[in-house]
Amino acid sequence: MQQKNASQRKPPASPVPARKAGRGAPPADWAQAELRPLPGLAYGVLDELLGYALRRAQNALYLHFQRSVDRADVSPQRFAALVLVAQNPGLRQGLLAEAMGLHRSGGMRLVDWLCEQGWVARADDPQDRRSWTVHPTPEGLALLDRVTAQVRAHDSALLAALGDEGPHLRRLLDRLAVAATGLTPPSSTDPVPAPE
Amino acid sequence: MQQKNASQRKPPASPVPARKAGRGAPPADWAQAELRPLPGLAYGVLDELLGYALRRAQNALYLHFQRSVDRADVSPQRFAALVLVAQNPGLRQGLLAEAMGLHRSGGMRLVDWLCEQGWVARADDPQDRRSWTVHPTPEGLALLDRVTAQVRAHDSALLAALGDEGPHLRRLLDRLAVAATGLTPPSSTDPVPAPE
DNA sequence: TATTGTTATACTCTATAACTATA
DNA sequence: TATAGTTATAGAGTATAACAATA
Repeated sequence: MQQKNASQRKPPASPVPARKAGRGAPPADWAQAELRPLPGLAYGVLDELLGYALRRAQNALYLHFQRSVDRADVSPQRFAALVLVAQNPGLRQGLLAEAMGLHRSGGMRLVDWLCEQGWVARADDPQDRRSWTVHPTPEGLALLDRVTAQVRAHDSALLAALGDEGPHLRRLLDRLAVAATGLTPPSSTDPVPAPE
Repeated sequence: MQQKNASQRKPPASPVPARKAGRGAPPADWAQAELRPLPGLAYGVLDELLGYALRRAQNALYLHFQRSVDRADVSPQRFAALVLVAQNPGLRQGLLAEAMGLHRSGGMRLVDWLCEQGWVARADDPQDRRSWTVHPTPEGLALLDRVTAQVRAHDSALLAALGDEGPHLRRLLDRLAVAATGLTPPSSTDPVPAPE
């Protein structure tokens, strides 16, 4: 069995300069995870599946979001968290995590990060001394205003590209989410092994 | 500034049993990253954004996919890779990576994993001795048949839940992906700092 | 006893950089 | 010099497990 270059390799002598992975200037090597259908390839079932179309769309939308927001470290998730805090000042940290589909520990890191940015602050929960409540700061609200404008522009540009069918799309997506959440997994060809 | 439990903590004496994070049985602590809208919360802009609806739908679909396929380690991505190899036997490893929006190195790990499962095999590229070509094995094709049936069932159950508007959705998603990929980032309220 | 937040840890995914062989 | 694959490593994201304080 022939192996390409696994003949002999040297350990990387120097312990690697540890370049910051920041978004300063793309190293020209790698062109942004595009996931667009390649012309010469056959995609088989993938072209029929709702799930794959959804994945493509989400990928493209994510990249577009990144390009639209001028703070590279504000991901869609962080943006959503900030919106939720601003809209529901004083919500418990755990509730925020739940709303975002995160484990408690992940929610904590998220709130930690927002606190470090100075965009939210924790305060005691008068009703439960175990809990924190989370509040937006003026800086956080200011930033949210700015980013929201950028996100809105991003979103409505896409909506415009869809013409008059655009509004349908959001409702269809909502219905799809409800269906996928509520539906029992379809018993496909072979029945599940056993209740175990 | 009061801090909840950060008074004094003990280092975890025992170096943690290192339990395998496998999917054997859910520990009953954590209920599957649901991301469904919570009743008491205000979602603000999020409810208007196409991007957030897309995220919700994708999250729900991902969970539904997991429940529908009886091999827990076959993710949507791995499934897609297997389809591409089966549909395009002999494609270069790097082309596969590109099609999946991955860096070369990531593509290699993906192919490594598929090889370990015995589902694909690498062979020399007669036209370029630097390259591998990737081919499906009989076992891979058999597995793909089975999983494809499950995925199709999963997908068409969702499609059915959307009624006659279902077919529209896939086309809208495709158009959305094209729009998001091709569109220049909208110049929002404040002009970008500078060409730098 | 159950729950909230916390912490340390580990796992997954994927990018980066350096390297080899080949073009 | 540029490209394909490989490797080691680093980083982001998030889950697990154990713990303290509180309910």
